[in-house]
Amino acid sequence: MPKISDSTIRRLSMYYRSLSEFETKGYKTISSEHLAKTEKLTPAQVRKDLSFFGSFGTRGLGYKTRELKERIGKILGLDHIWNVALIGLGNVGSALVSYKEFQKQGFLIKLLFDNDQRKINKKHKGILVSDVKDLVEKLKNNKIEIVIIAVPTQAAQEVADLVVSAGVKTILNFAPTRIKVPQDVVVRFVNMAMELEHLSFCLSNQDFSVAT
Amino acid sequence: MPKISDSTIRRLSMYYRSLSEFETKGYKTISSEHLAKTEKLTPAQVRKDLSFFGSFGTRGLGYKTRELKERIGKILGLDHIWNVALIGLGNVGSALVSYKEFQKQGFLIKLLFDNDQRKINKKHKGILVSDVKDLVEKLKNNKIEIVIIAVPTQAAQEVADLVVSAGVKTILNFAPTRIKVPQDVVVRFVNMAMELEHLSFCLSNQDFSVAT
DNA sequence: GTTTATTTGTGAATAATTTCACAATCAATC
DNA sequence: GATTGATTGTGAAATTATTCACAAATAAAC
Ligand SMILES: NC(=O)c1ccc[n+]([C@@H]2O[C@H](COP(=O)([O-])OP(=O)(O)OC[C@H]3O[C@@H](n4cnc5c(N)ncnc54)[C@H](O)[C@@H]3O)[C@@H](O)[C@H]2O)c1
Ligand SMILES: NC(=O)c1ccc[n+]([C@@H]2O[C@H](COP(=O)([O-])OP(=O)(O)OC[C@H]3O[C@@H](n4cnc5c(N)ncnc54)[C@H](O)[C@@H]3O)[C@@H](O)[C@H]2O)c1
Repeated sequence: MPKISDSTIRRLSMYYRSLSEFETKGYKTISSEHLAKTEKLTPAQVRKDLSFFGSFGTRGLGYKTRELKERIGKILGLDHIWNVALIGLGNVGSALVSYKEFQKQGFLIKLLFDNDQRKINKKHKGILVSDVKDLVEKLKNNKIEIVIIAVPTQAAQEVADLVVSAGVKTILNFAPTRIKVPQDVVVRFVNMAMELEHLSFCLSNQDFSVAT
Repeated sequence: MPKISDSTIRRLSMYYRSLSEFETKGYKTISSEHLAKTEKLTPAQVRKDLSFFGSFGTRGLGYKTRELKERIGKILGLDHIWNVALIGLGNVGSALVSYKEFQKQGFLIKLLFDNDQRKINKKHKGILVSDVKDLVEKLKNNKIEIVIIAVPTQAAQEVADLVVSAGVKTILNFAPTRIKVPQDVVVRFVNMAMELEHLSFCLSNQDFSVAT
């Protein structure tokens, strides 16, 4: 079985987003060249990425926009509803709960957890906030598949341990620390400081030609 | 002049964060092996990354924790204060302004902009919110070097165009769209949907062995 | 229905990145 | 101050990712 690289998965997300835009704009078909240009890639890259999963195009014509979008959506698992829980209803957590787009994409935030008594048992955007001490039980009972961790850095590892013990296999971590998990658990992280540091690197090292 | 890859810059950020932790824990020195293990890399990778910028270690001993941290900090431009402006004081924008860590790292949010009259001319966390129509002028006058865009997707490009016209060379974009900028402007983006999609890909394609 | 113009899908070639492997170097020990 | 043990720094090798280049396939034109 082929190994799909991180970069390819990342690009599939980009194609998906571009295709959504093209669909909205009324493009019925799109070529690898056109798709490549909007994402600053080469047409060969686009075709190679897609070729790992099958052949979706028509020679001489390109790809049918809607169809390719749906195919990629399927590859990315966006043809599902995923049950998501969010832990840590602070600044970041609240922003995420308010964000409607995730739900539209099939990421359904079903459970919220915090350890602050002032937040527990109150509703937040229509969802009851649970005590983090009931975490494992509720993750299991609600068949949660993805957990978003948005607690302070020091609490991230202990929370992650609970999440893992509940059998959850995928975690999105906003705390700027690498959490340790077993091999079969996938952790992705969003690290905004890292992106800012990338920018300050570029500002500080204009003599190095930085790849973009 | 050597070209430094995105991956190397990303890892430098990771090393920096690890080194800060090791410093706090009281480690005076650290080997490439130890540093590699905490970030799930190889020692050779760590040494190669550093070698682009000089030789900072002592053979037989390793690296002095504090010294290496400061060296990497310097490479990343964290020995500066950077003047930052944030546009779009919604859910994401507010979370970012509240976050003290950025300032500690030298990213100083000096200006806030919005186009909502209810937010303009009010203070938010001690910073006056300006009207986005004064954007270009104020970015110039305050020598802003980094702009964070946290406006709705449809507004991202027009805002970016203003930012570019003010001469700002680095942008951190939270809107899930690729904004077009001249060659000499660096845009990094934080795309949370992309990370969620990566997770749902992993859940949907456990037959592909995904690189982590 | 034949020709022409496109554009895909993919093996081969190239480029980039990572890992290997080891000489060079230094700290610590005796 | 020689010896031992550890760890760096770095060319070379191996691996991985990207791009090239072209046959195959199809739509559109005539
Ligand atoms: N705010 C930002 O812009 C920003 C930027 C980058 C990274 N981050 C990171 O994101 C994470 C969240 O940041 P934030 O600004 O929302 O913090 P916050 O303090 O506003 O919110 C954290 C929330 O987690 C809850 N919490 C604390 N310990 C808990 C536990 N053990 N179990 C359950 N809930 C717990 C708190 O009650 C609070 O509601 C942090 O790790 C932070 O470093 C935030
Ligand atoms: N909230 C999230 O969790 C989340 C997650 C992923 C991505 N995003 C993206 O981040 C961006 C911000 O999201 P949000 O949830 O904070 O949105 P929001 O609607 O809460 O905030 C947007 C802010 O931008 C202001 N604004 C609108 N047009 C403007 C303009 N032309 N100039 C200046 N200000 C303007 C609005 O007044 C508002 O204050 C969006 O692009 C969104 O897609 C948000």
